[in-house]
Amino acid sequence: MNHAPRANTFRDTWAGALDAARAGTTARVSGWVHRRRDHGGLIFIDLRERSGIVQLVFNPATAPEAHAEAHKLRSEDVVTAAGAVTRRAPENVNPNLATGEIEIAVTEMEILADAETPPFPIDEDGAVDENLRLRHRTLDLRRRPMQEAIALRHHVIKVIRDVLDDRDFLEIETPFLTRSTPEGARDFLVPARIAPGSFYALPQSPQLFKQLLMIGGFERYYQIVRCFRDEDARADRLPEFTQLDVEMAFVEEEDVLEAGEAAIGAVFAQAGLDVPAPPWPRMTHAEAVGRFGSDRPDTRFGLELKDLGAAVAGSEFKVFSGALEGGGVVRGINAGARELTRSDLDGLTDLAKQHGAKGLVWAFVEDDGASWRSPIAKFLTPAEIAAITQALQATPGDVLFIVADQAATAGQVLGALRLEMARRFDLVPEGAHDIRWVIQFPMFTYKPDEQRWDAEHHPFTAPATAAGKPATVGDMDDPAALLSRSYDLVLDGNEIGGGSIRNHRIDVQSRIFDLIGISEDEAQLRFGFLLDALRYGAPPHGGIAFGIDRIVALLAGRDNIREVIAFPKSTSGADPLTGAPAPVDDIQLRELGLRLR
RNA sequence: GGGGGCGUAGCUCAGUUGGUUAGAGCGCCGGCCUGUCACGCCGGAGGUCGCGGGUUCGAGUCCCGUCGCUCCCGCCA
Repeated sequence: MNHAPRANTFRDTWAGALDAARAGTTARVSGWVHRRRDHGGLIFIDLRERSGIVQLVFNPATAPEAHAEAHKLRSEDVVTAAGAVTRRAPENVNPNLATGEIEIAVTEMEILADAETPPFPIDEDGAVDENLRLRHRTLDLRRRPMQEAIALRHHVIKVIRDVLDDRDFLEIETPFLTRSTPEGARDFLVPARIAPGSFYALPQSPQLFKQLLMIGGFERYYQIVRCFRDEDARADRLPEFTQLDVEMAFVEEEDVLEAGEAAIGAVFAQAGLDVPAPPWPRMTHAEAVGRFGSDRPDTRFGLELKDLGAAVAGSEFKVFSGALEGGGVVRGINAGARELTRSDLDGLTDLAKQHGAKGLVWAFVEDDGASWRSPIAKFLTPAEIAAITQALQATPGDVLFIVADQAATAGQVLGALRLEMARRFDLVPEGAHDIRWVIQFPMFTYKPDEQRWDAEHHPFTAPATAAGKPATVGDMDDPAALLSRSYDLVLDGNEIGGGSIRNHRIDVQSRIFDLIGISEDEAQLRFGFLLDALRYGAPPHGGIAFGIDRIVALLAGRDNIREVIAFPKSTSGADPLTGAPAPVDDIQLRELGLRLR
C-alpha cells in the first residue's frame, strides 16, 4: 500500500514513513504519545499513529517553549508537532525502529487533546482481560496487534475483490431485513412496526437472494456480507460474522472450486501462507470421516482411524460384540508411544464421553509386542489382541484407543481424541499447513429424535448419486444413499468455506422438500418466491461462501475471531462496549405492537 | 441447557496446612537527571481479594449460591 502524504493542517507526513531521505527538511507530524522519556533536560517522545512511530526530541536550549509544553505530555495525549527532520548520530540510531535513523527536533508543538491514564498499556502487546479490552475497544484498537489484524483484514478483502473483479463478478447487495430462510440456525428477528405481530429476519446467509440473482441474469455475483445466526458463540463463531458470498450461473463443481481457489489462493499468496498453489487436493466426505473422524480433517499428522470390526468379529467381549450386533462399529487409533498417566487416561475418557461415547478402551502394547496392559485385556483372546495390534500396526510402547459405537459416534470420538493427542504432544509439524476440499457430503442425515430426514447442507443443494453423478428425480428414492454436489474448503482442520451446486430444476427441488417432510403448501408459503423464480427459466448455478473472520484469524495466527473484528460480541452474545443487548423504552415497544411485561 | 477453567492494586500476576498490617513487577504521582528509546536513580499513593450467604476464635484461602469472562458439549456449517 502506498500512503501518499497529503498536506494538511495537522500533518504533512506519516510518522512511520519518515526516513533519512527526509533529513534536512521540516515535517509536521500528529499522533498519540506512545512513550515519554524525560531526562530533565532533553525530553524524548515516541509519537505513534497508524503508520508507525517516530521519535520527537525537545531541547530546552534550542526550543524552550516547546520543551516547557512537552513537560506536560502523558501517555496517549494527542499532539501535533513540527520541526527539522534530523539524521541521528550513528551511536544514537535505533535499529528496532523503522524510523530509527532520524528524529524530529521539535520547535513547535500543540497538545490537541489530553488523555486520562489508560486502564491498560497501549505500548505493550501483553495479555489483558478481554472484557476490559472490549469495554475500552477504542484503546485496544490502538494497540499494535489490533492495528495489524484490522489492516490484514482490509488487505484480504481487497485481494478478493480484485480477483473477482478481474473475473467479471459483480458485487451486489442483498437485504438485511428479510424473511426467515431455512439454513437451520435460529433467526434473529426484527419486529415489524408496519405489521404488528410480524417480523423480519436477519439473513443467516444471502442464500436465496444470490440464487435469485442467478435466475435474474447476473451470472457471476459476490458480496462481502454480514450474516446473523442466533446461536451460542465459540472461538470461531459469533452471532454476527462476515462471509465472502459467491454464486455463478452455467457452472458445475469444477468452475466454482476454480473460482474459489483463485480468490482464496490469491489471499494465501499475498499473506505468504505456505500452502501449495491451486488446484488443491480433494477428499470425499466418506474418506475424511473414515480416515480422520471428521468432515474437516487435519491431515498434517497421522493417528488415522482403523476399522477393527474384522479383528474382533465373534468376540465374547460384550462391548465389542454388542456394538457390532447393533449395527455399529469398532474402530481405533494408534496414538504412538506416549507417556500417559492414569489420570490422563481418565481425562481422555471424559473427553470421549463428552463426544457421546459410552466409554473409551485404552491399551498399551507390552514389550513382547503381543500382549496389552489394558483394563479389557482379560476379556479378549490372545488372537483378538494380536489382530487389533496388527490392524493398528502397533509396536511395543504404543497406546491404542478403541471405541465401539454407532459409526458416527465412534468417528467423532476418535476424531476428537486424535486432535487432543496432537495438541498434547505437538504432533503437527511446526509451520506445516494443509489445504484441501472435502467433497460429496451425504445429501441427507437422519434425525432420530424427529424421525425424519434433513438436508445435511441445505435443501437447495443439488443431489448426486452414490457414484457422485448429478441425480435426477428418478435417482432419489433412497435418501440414505444420496450424496450432494457440495464442497467444503478445509485449512489445517478448520472449515473456512463451503458451498454447492444448487437445484435449478423445480422437479428435483420439490422432491427434496418432499423427502425432508416439507409439504407443497408449506414450501410455497416459505420459499414460494424461489419456486416461482425456478418456473421462469433458471440457469444451472452454484456457489460458495467463505468465512472471512476465520480466514483472517488463521492468517493472523490468532486463536479466536474476536481478535480480527473491530467491534465483536463476547461469547455470551453481549457487547461490553455499548451494553447491547439492552432494554428499550415502553414507547418503542408500543409502536412495535409488542406486549409490555 | 450442560461440563471445565478463571475472577486479588489501574495492568499482569504471587499469596504455603485457614493465622499478625494482603505482596511483586509494570503503570500512576512527586523529586533529580541533556542522547534516551522497556531511559536511569530516589520517594510516595493506590485493595469492596467479583458479589451474597455460611462454617470458624479467625476466611483471599473451606462450603453453598450468584454474576461476569472464557474453552468445550448440545446447538450452529
